[in-house]
Amino acid sequence: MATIKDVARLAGVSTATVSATVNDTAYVSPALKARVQQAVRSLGYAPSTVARSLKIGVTKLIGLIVPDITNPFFTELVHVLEIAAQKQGYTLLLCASDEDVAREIGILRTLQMQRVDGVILAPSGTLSDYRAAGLASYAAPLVLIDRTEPFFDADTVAVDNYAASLEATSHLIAHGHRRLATIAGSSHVSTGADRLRGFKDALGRAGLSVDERLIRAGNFRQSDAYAACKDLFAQPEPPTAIYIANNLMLVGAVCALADLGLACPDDISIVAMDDLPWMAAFSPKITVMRQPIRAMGEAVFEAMLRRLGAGGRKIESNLLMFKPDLVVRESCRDLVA
Amino acid sequence: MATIKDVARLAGVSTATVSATVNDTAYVSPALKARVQQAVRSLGYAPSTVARSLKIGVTKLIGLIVPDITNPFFTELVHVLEIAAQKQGYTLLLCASDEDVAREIGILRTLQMQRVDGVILAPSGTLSDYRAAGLASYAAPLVLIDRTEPFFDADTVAVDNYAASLEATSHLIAHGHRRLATIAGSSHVSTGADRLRGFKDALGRAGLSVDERLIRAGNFRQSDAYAACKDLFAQPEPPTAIYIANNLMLVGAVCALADLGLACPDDISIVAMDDLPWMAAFSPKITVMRQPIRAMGEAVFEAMLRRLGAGGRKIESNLLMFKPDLVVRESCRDLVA
DNA sequence: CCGACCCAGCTTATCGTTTAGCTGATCGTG
DNA sequence: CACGATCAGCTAAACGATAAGCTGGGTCGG
Repeated sequence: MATIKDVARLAGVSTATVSATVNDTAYVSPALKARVQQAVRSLGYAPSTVARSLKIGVTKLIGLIVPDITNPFFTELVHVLEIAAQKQGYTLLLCASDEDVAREIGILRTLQMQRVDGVILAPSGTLSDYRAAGLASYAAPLVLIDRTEPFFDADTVAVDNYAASLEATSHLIAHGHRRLATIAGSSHVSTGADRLRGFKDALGRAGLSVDERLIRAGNFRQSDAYAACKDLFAQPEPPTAIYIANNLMLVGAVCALADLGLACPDDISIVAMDDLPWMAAFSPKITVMRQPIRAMGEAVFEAMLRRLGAGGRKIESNLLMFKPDLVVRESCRDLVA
Repeated sequence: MATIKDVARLAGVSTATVSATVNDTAYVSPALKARVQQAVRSLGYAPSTVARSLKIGVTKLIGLIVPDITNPFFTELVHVLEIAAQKQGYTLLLCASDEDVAREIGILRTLQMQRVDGVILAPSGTLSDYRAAGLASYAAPLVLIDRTEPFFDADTVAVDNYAASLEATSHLIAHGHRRLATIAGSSHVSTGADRLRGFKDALGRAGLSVDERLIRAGNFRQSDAYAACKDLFAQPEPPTAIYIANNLMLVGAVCALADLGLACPDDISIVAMDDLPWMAAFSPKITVMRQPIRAMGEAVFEAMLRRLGAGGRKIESNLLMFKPDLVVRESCRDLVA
């Protein structure tokens, strides 16, 4: 691999001149500039960002930690973040935590060693986990997504899960349903807990009592939701409507209903969290709460840029809450009592 | 940020000793080792991989370029690659080319500057594109995925698209269908071209003529497939079966059929390329050709490790072809003439 | 006509590691 | 007891870039 010295030698100039022409950081006479560019081309020289980073202390790398890229919500988020990063000249280091705090902390350490300029994290642990790992002195700007976990010093971009669940559940109630079930997410992350709370409060507001037998843990997983859904209909008084707390669990539930021979919306009405292209290809098309993922991703990156620009100066920690929209399709029917 | 010097000073040893204990690369007496570790802990020292990489010429970074992470096929692939990389101590630099050769070449340049140890690429260009960009001297080990584009010196891992399409189409023919349509991918990438060729040859083998009006370009995109599908049924003699060349286009086609009021499999039989969790949640469940993505991802990483281990020595270029499986579900019906 | 200033381009210290080579001290042995 | 071998730990030279500061010839004002 050619170095700046090789280029300098070939062009008959000093390395400083090469650096200046390559980075356009100081005036270089047209003649020299041309010679340098010629040398660069003929050697196929590509400056080493690792040497550059060492010297100037900036890597143009941003670490991104998500629990699971396979979850379409995160896929979409990664997608918009990648675009934003590329536009700003940053490259993403993609890491999957697999919902495992220990692994996540290991990744955080690695990213610290890589000297990434910033970290975007969907936390799968609680504050105490991170504190125990001695990550308090972690210097890189941090932006949290999806889950609102009070962190040392970071912005957070999330969706108002409580309000979303409230609205989704109320929609079912407005259709006349009284026996409502939910397939809930993991209760130890904020998204799961908030969505369940919204469901319960919607029931409460409508003067309905919450029946614990109609609340099933799906842990945000397709397989768990499949089992949970079958379970729900094995009881003497099955629900007439279900609120499903994410897209993966929707797939599980729909499979279960098909295997049970139950038709939606005739036998059961459904509202789910998250919208995705293929939700409109289900029959019936599923009514959902759509998260504004693109806007959220852009907000995340803006927050990151703001922190990056602050250059180490203390900055207030913002919490940006986005409101999901109800997208009415065909999966809810009016229940005439 | 604490450096190795700070640690050395605090522990009262030389930097060489710190390096030796941190990397376990030479004997250090227990007493010193303990002192060093104590100093590391109290300073929250994290070695800088950028300095390390500069010195030893290895970054433990692997560049991954895919056209679009949002395409579930690539999502899944990224997922298994990320796991493999993490297990081997590598970190992935994720980049999206958006099917744009110019952008892809820019990314390749960036990765070269980052001095990644290797590159995994789903090429969206042809050999001449890369040659024109002067990437011939690109030194990092290269493994190509999905598309078989003759490249300078690289392994390729792909699925046998021709055989897959042959089998999928033959399956429809075996069900008695004679008017077969296809919604094809982009013909300028090998996957698109090979899949179309397989479709046509299956027709030929069965003694059926190919009707160009039943061949529609979907360009691997949902929206294009939606339009293509509607188009197909606007003709006087619509097909009785469709072979759809990827998952995104399947979603588009299914939406179009629903909007047209056509039922599958009663009005139209379908076989699609790619299997995904939610394909079993469609009604009817879709019959597909399943690509062994996990196995392919693992093969990619193995090939990469082999090249990484070769350390610059020339190595033969392998082409690893995987055979997809037909997964029969409910989207094809027997046509009684 | 001379000193101050300017400016292109060079020299060199520096970033935070690794590692080859060196230095004494310790040890075993003839 | 002396000599070489062994070995823990140190010194210092890279790695490839950047940028502060220097040099020396040219310009300009007084």
